[in-house]
Amino acid sequence: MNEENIELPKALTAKKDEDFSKWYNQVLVVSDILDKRFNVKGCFVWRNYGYEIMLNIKKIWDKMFKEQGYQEMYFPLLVPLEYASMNDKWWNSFKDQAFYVKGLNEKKHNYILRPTGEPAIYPMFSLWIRSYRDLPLRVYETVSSFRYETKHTRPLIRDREITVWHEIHTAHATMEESKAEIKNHMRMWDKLWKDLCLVPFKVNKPKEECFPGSVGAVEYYSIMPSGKIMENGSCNNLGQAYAKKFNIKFKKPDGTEDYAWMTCTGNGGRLLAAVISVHGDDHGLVLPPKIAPYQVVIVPIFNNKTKSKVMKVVDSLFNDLKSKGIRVFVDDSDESLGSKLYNWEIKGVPVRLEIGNREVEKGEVTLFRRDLREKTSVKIEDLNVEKVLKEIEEELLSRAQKIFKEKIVEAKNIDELKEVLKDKKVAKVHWCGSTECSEKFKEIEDGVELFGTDIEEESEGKCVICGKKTKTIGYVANTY
RNA sequence: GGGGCUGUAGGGUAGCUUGGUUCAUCCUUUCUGGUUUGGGACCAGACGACCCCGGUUCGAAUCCGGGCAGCCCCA
Repeated sequence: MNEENIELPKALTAKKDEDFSKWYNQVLVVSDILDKRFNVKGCFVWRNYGYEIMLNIKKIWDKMFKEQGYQEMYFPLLVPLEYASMNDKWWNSFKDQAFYVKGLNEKKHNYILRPTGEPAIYPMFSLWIRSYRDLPLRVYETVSSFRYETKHTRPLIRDREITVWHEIHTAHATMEESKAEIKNHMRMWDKLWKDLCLVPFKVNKPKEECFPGSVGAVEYYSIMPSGKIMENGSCNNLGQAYAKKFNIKFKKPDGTEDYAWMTCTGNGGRLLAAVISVHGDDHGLVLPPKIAPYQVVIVPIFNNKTKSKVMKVVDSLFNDLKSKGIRVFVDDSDESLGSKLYNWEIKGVPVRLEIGNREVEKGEVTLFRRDLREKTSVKIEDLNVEKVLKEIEEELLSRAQKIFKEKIVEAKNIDELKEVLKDKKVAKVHWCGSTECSEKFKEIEDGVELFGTDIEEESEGKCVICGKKTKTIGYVANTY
């Protein structure tokens, strides 16, 4: 039997560094995250394990949003065309990628499936907001968004149905309030990203790339191992533009009327795509403890003679961990030991505890850390799983920080810029800020763009395209 | 946006060039029974497939057209 030529169904054969795309596609399947054999382009089925991870991420944002006083609501997916066309700028950029819907007896397509929340939510804001006393209005919902993507779709990265997508929409009486609101969004995202052991790449979005009609946006990006960057949540300052289009007005204390100042932000499955891509390795998923369906899996090892003795220790350990609020599972199934170990490794369980006769006799457990792929023996009385989980988080975060730093490289001219891109990295350049020059970046290679400018740093330099003096620092990379 | 490739059991594949003894090869999964259990167990047996629509032909997994789906590449 020639083993090299056989692709085992449950095995991960692709190497992350050699063929990221293939690796990514395999991981999604072998670790039971999703099944893409659903015959609609850009749609997939969440499998229980993957969905549980996603819902654990959702739990983090639900908790955060509620603590911060956002009201959870739900708006219909079907949006009447008349709502959709209220903001012409928005509509122009989405009408070519909308799904049009009609009932069997209707002559026209009177509805679209929502590509974003604005046309569903803002007509209602217009009804609800009459007075400054109704402000601020801060709502969120978790829904699907639909986009008729004509390009290559990729599960969790570019889908036609964007699932488990949340979005916050707010309306305020003053610009200052709306700016503070955006700061709050960013604080929440920073915390969420930290819980996922990820490092966001935050940039100011170039004006022309911003949400149609908005004032500006801070975009969160993930740097993927392929060197491409992926939009991963933007904080949009909508100013009064949307309020004007949707007629969202309020009476001020002095009796005059004004339009509301609005913001929105949102994200979804791309957070999981980043988790998988950044932390995963050639042995499968590596899950941050906060979102792992099981933080600990106990694998008992026994034969008929030692079973009761081993299981006694396993049971008491299980109850102990459970009482501490740790998500723990005992795998006492009939599968062979090796197959269990591979399975939990591919699923990225942070900590595995092996307990057999050997351990029981010595009063120990064998502890396996998924991030390091190392086994150590620990006395049961010294076992501190919470501490280990914390260490795993720190390790994952510091790795992500390291990757982040390595991936950003300064380029002083076009040739250097091309080298950086070739090296699958992100180029840090000076940019004069003009649209003409930003268009030139796109000509370097398809998919390449200047995706943002530094939100803090400024320095003297010359635009790498036109040579004009500038202080603005921009970032150029391949994008998903 | 442009170009290319692919579609055969649950998964991975052989066969396609040159249409016909292959009512489709092999591995794996699944199921049944038994033996096992410290890193993907073993033995025996069983189930399971030519993406859809149309065309060419005596005959199509194989050739042609369209659809659907997936994948890759590109200053």
